Amino acid sequence: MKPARKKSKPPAAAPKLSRDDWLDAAFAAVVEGGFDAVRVLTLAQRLGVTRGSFYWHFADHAELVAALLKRWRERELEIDGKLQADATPDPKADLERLLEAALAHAGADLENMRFELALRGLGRRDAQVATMLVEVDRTRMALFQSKFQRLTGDPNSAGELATLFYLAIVGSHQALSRPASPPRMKEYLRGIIARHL
Amino acid sequence: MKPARKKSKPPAAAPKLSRDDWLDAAFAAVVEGGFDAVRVLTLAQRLGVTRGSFYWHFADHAELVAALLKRWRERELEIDGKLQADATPDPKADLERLLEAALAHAGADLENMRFELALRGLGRRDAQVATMLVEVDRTRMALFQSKFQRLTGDPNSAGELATLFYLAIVGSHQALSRPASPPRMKEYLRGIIARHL
DNA sequence: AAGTTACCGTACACTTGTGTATTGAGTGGT
DNA sequence: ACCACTCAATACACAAGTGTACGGTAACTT
Repeated sequence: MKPARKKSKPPAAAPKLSRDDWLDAAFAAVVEGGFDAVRVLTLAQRLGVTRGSFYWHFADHAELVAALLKRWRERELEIDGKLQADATPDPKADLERLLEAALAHAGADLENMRFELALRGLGRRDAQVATMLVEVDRTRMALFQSKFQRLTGDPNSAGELATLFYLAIVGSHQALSRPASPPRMKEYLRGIIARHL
Repeated sequence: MKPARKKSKPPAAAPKLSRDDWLDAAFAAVVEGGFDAVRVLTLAQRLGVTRGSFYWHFADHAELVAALLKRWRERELEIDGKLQADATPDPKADLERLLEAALAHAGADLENMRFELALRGLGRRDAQVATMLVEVDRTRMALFQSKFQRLTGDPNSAGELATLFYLAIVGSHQALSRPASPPRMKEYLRGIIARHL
């Protein structure tokens, strides 16, 4: 247990950074500048310390990135589990809740979205990251398919619709993330469901 | 193997790089490593010269990137114009031709796809690039909508389907580009059109 | 109180990258 | 032949970033 060791100490004499503080800073750097922006020097400046601190918590730069990826993956699996668990009796409302969650563009979700986009960018240069993303995409699409299947009954059609909708959501993150024009997507998808299903 | 230069009369002793050669090298660097991989030193090594050559053709690194972006935009407008021009009498075949072109994942199209993905990554850090991409996406979606409208008649429904399909294609570039599993997308989209339209 | 540990600063060596200035070698025109 | 022009090599100054060695200090432990 750690008593008042947090940042909330007004005198701010000795913050005493932790490993997670560095990971949070690295996460923020990725969000706003991609993985090429996560540099030990920059993070140290932002945290108000020198790099001497970093090399106590981490062996090197690679270990930081690896830990960041690992933390993201664990959180991702947890979220997927939660989304799979809560199922409302109404299949339609169930699907809409899923789409709602996947389309969230505000607050902390926006950071997660931008992190994931940066991660996909890294996946184009790193084979391990690429396979990790393929895995994540596959489980998510399977989740989408199960929801669609409750609605349509047909597994084939559900699979097609699941990939179509999931990829559209990924694409919306790509194309509509910058200038704050994403909220119509929700109505679009809902309208298509109402009209074509 | 180094003849066939622009003025290839000399007997293959002096390549004499041109501005476009540097742009081609920069393009290749972007394709395989993103915009952060386009460095004067690396390009020079790949071209077999020193940086002294570069600074004759370009004022600085920024001018190279700007020229690369400009060249991409011009080619992009040209392609859009061509796609808008050729319209077959059959609306359905017309739409399928468009999807076919947008989904091309092989050969030079793969390079263009990866370049565009890198460009979207840059757009998250550069406001000018972001607005350029918004513009491109808008015109493409308008093209999609016009094709869908020939099929459905209803402009609203066509708009929804156009955004859905276009974003799905963008998403497919993102999620399915790495491990060579994209060919099913074509059948998916076609099946959905056949089943739901 | 003494010792250990956790955390951070400092200083150094090394690498990679940009930009500039100068020089030099081919090529073509006259 | 001479000169100008084009393209590229060389050398220099500078900045940013990584990693390592070592030293210092506050805090916890015994």
